[in-house]
Amino acid sequence: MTSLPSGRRAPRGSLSAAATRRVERPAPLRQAVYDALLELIVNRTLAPGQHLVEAELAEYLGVSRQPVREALQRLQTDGWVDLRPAQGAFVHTPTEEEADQLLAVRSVLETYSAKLAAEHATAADVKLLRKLQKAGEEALVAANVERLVKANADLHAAVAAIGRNKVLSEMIGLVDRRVRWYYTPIARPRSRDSWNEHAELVAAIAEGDVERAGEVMHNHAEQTRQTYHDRKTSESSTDSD
Amino acid sequence: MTSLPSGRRAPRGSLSAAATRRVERPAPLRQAVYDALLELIVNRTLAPGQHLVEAELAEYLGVSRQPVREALQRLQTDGWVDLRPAQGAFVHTPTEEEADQLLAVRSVLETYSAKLAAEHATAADVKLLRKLQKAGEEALVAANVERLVKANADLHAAVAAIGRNKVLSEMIGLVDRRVRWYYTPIARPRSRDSWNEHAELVAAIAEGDVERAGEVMHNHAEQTRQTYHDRKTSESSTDSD
DNA sequence: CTACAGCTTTTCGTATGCAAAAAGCACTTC
DNA sequence: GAAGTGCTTTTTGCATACGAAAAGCTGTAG
Repeated sequence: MTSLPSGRRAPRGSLSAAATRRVERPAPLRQAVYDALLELIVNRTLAPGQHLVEAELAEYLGVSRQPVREALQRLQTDGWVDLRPAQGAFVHTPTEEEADQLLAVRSVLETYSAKLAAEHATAADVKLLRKLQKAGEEALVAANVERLVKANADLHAAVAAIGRNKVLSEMIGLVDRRVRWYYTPIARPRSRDSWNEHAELVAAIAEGDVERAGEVMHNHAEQTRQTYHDRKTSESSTDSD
Repeated sequence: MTSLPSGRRAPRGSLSAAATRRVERPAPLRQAVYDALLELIVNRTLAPGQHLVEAELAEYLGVSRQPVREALQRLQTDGWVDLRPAQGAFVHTPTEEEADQLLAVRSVLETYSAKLAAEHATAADVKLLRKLQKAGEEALVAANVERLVKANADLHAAVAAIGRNKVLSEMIGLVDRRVRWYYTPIARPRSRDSWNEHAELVAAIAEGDVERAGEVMHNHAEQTRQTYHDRKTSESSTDSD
């Protein structure tokens, strides 16, 4: 019994539905390329404005131009690169204006997401949120920026998932990743306040208080937005590593 | 290769007309393919669930498989087709649940869009809105469904543009097109009410009444959503052409 | 010394070719 | 007669090849 934990056992009888998902994937190469390039962009290896030559990327990643092309086009539709008509791909350069617009849209979407979460949250959902909240506060204590960023993303994603609106979740995912790209460099100073607000949000969702959850999330997002603007004025003064 | 007009016209005559700002488009073929396929999907030539074979589409459109591939992938990211790993592209089948989720998201985005519009609208903007409103009501009188749908799209797009948030406009564009795809068959019966609400919206924006504009747009979107649900219950009873 | 013109080089856009995986079908077997 | 198995066909996924357009450079003329 223990010798076949998840193997394919179908002598006769019922085949579990989970088995269909356990089948190995053929590993879509363009997806791997997409992930690789996105990682390179997010961690600034590929600088904004940089010209991305298909052949170079292909050689660097050890694949042909085709998967690279397809990945670049998807990166364009997701707003990570600009694909100029007959000139190639350039890493998107985020402007202050665009960042603010993204933060504004994120605020609206997240607020609605929080309301939905408060409306639909089950006991299990709340338990998950508390767990994520705890993970975030631990990362806060440990002053681990990477874990902090991930915990933040996980919590927001969980809230979106609880709302039971897949379209909304997908959109929030896209917007959040870009926002985080702009915002990561300054995420640290606001961490403490941010996680206090998260706690308040979780509490509101747990109580099923729709209006309060929306309000808390709105304030949370607007605070983030405000912090981003403040950075602009103080970016020349504060310079700690 | 069939006799398909490839759209490349001979450069002749004066250079003053088109040379104003954009010389001429280098004709990105994948974009043309994208538009063509999207049109075929929207007008139901390609039915939901249908398997799209790259080679067939390529021959039908008179191009190779490459641009078709790229167009299909972009269609996937925009939610029009489902691209199964090693199986090909299938026209996306909209479920009731997904349609409702899209309508919900649209409601949120459009409401915010209306608020922004009321905040930023200039005299020229209001003039444009009134012009679009008039075009819509004329189409309403003429009972021209096609013009009506276009007028509706134009008005909403104009409101979004006035808000001066490009990220938001782009998102609304995506969502609206898909919503319209689901909603078009039942757009007619609600037209009159819809345009009355539009008039109210334009008035609120003209006055710069942010809260009222948001409220009107919210009600407008929710009415649409409600109508969509009502259709489900009455789709078997009412059947007038 | 500067500006324009023509050429060269680079890079994208498209087409074609080939291998692998999945689906469909027919055959065999119980 | 039904189910399982192996093969064939179809279709995707990736790689490569070729043509075209744009950018950069060099040389020349003013």
